[in-house]
Amino acid sequence: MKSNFNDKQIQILEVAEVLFAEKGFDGTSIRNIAKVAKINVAMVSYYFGSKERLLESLIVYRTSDLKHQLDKLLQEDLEPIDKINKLIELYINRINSNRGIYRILHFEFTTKKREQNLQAFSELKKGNLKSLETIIEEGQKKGIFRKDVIIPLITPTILGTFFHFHMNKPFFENLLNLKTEDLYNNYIKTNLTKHIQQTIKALLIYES
Amino acid sequence: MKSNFNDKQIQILEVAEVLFAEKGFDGTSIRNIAKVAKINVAMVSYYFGSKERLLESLIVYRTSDLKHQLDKLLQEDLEPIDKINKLIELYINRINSNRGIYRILHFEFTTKKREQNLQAFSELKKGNLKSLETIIEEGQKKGIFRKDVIIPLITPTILGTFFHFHMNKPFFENLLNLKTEDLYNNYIKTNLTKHIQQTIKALLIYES
DNA sequence: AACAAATTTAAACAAGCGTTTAATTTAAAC
DNA sequence: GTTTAAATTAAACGCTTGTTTAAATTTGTT
Repeated sequence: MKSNFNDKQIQILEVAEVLFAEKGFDGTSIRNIAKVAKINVAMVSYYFGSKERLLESLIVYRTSDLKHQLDKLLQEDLEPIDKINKLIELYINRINSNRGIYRILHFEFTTKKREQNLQAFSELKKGNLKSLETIIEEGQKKGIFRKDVIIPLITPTILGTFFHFHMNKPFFENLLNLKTEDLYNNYIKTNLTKHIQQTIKALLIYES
Repeated sequence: MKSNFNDKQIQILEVAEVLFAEKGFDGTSIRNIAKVAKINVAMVSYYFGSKERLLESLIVYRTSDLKHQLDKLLQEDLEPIDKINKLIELYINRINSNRGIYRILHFEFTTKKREQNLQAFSELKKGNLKSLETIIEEGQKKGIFRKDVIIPLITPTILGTFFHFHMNKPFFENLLNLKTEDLYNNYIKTNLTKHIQQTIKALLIYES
């Protein structure tokens, strides 16, 4: 997939991503970005028009191919529960290796200030939900999954668990003795992912 | 419980809570707070010292009695699963009726900027985890709960699900046709709470 | 009523903000 | 090699920021 941004823009976007994620949109100044990216302050306005439009560009830049990955997964020849597990893995993996942008999305697009820019993001979420629905309904038809689950609330459980864990990173680093970044990442890739898969599986299959 | 803040301070704190939650800490100015609270800009410095210390005071003001509520729950004479359900209900209820401060905690205390102020908040979280552990271990001893769950990851699932739902409020309002604030709140109190309880119960009891 | 302390005010402070301007350098086109 | 366009720069713009100051007002105490 070809990007619509040139090298300089990408350079700016990637610095902005790091800083927005670290200190928030309002907590980051254009001069701040310029200094780290080693460019002139005017370049942001020159290339993106404004700070606000820089944020919009950043989101487009980072979220454009998730849908494609999900579609591919849907067409694989797997049992529903394995698809669910793969979907969870895909989500966690993807978000974990793009922590910056997802933290930004999580933060900035839930404040009242930025409700209008929500359109494209909302479409993305609707598409993701549709994919999940397809998988679960398949499992329900096969009689594997129970039918009294509220499907739209499953995404919050998957993503929310990850986010809440990650948002409290210092707390869990301390609690679980994850002293290095590698240990932390590995815990996510193994234990946290497994916990989420275990949770969703139990929810979908357990008969009370 | 007697508060350490006088009327004027409380007036400022409650305005700050609303604005911080709406627009973030960095997105809210002292003049902004002063205008809404109908006080002079200097009063914030006068009563709290600085904007940063205003935030700290706000957290103390709002989180001081959660521990007490949890302790009370622990001592009730209930089956472990009922305690878990009540704990979930307590969490959701409490956070939902103090959305402001929890959104602020969620936002502001996960950025690198404010890692140092984390102490008191971290203690609160550790206490909460301890309470949850006590309940679950009780259920495990009784042979009701399975033993291969990762207890510290259960809180992220409970709170993360709620937060992710709430952070995407506009999306779910639209998706689930929750046109009024009442409908939205009612959905949380019934469906979302039930979903979380169902999820945790399945996780704790289901044998694969 | 008189004094002292606490509260509230308007004004000022320096610093930082996002953005624009106009001049200069670099690159591309012919 | 000259011309035209794009990219980059330093400086300035007007505005907002958090905080301090010093004077004015209110409140409490004797």
